[in-house]
Amino acid sequence: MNEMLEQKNPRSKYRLKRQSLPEALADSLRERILNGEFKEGEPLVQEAIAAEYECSRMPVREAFRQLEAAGLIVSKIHKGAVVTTLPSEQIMELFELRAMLECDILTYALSRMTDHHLNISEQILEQLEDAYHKRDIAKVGALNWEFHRSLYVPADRIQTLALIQGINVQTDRYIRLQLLLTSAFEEAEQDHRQILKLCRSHDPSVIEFMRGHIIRAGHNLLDALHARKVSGTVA
Amino acid sequence: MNEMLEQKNPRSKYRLKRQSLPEALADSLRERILNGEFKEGEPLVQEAIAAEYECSRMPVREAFRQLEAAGLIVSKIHKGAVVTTLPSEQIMELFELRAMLECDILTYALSRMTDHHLNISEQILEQLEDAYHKRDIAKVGALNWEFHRSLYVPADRIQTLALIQGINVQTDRYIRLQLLLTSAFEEAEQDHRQILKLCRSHDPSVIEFMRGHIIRAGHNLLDALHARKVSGTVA
DNA sequence: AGACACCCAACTGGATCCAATCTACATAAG
DNA sequence: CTTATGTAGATTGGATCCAGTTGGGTGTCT
Repeated sequence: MNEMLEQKNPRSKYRLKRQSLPEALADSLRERILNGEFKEGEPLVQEAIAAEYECSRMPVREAFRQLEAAGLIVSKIHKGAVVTTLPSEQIMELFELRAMLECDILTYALSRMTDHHLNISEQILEQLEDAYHKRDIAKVGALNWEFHRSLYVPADRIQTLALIQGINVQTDRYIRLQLLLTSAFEEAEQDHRQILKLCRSHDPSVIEFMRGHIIRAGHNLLDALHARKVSGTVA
Repeated sequence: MNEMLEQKNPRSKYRLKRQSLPEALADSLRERILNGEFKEGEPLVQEAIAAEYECSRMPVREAFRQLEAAGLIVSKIHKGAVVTTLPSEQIMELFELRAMLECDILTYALSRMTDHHLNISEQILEQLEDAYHKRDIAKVGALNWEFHRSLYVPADRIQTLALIQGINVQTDRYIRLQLLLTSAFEEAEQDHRQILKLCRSHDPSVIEFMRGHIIRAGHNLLDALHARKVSGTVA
């Protein structure tokens, strides 16, 4: 559920990250799946991964358990692990869940946002725009979530945030895919600026704007996926 | 995220459950944590668990990863795993999340419920009442979730259901604890009958009733926990 | 007596080894 | 020619073994 919360408490500076090999592996593999290096349905072979990272199969196996719990892979006994494939209805369902949960947490956050919070968000947004113009897909995916997250932190709703993060990991895969396929993210960029502006004035209308932002992103994505499917069966 | 969805598709009869040792271990350990056999903050020693189940430490370690992902334990490197402790605000947050998500999915489910679905729910409810009168805490916990789940299945919202299940696993711990401490579950029993009745007539007012049911459960639980704390520091 | 260094027991992390199972290909029978 | 069967290689599941870390206890020095 709420794994991958490294850096959960940046309250204390000077915090070293001491993670075990399985955790580090899970992080790396998750990133690679999100980036599309491992495609939907592709099998993940323990030995191959172990060889790549120059370790034994055991930490790989533990990492697989984490990824499976995060919903990124499914593994069948004695048959190995494959990258999860989601039907489009379930992808849309994920976006609808995000819309509901993120609007809820944003409601809590809105009244508690300080200038400090907002400045951090603005900073992330600038990095996001920069990454987008440089077409650095992986960075855009990561920073997109970072921006959303930064808006929700003031709510101080730890469980909700963990849940949302889990869903975002899954949608990230498709968002990054969409970035490769379309230019619909232009629209999202403008949305982000508008969201930040509304947050600055603590305008409650940002809630519904956020809902539209997420739902539209879902629809755009499904359109792109559908277009790819009919335009040719090429992978 | 959406782990533990065994039996997801009973479409084909004669389906044997073939789970690996780590999965079986995770199921068993989860149940023991939920039942309070392992208390909050209690350390789980790999070797001890392995000895209990007469297996090596390796499957135990993989099971731990699953439980950690489900939020039931936290493990620090070289220091082992302990059962998660949640502050009361986060417990309430979990109930609020349940209220939001379960009301949402119930909205989808309500119009799609057939007599068949409702009869199954009624059957489960009877078993639940039976277990409650026999004071079989573990069974009450499990069947309580089964009843809720049975109401949501018609919605055909797989991701939402998986998310809700994950949260319910966590709240189950405290619900079972509450069953030991108070008799507030009487109230919940009547709620369940009322919910089923409203579902039978496809009355949309069941949505808000469900919200109240869950939120009240959360408040009752927190009261019970608080009462225990002030009445004495006894474990 | 208190503080510091060192050592040892307990435990976790990771590697290697062996067993169980699946897949694919080859072979044989209908 | 198609279908069933058997066998070999590949791959996963689980056990055992070794190394590294942690925390507590003891002994010594101040």
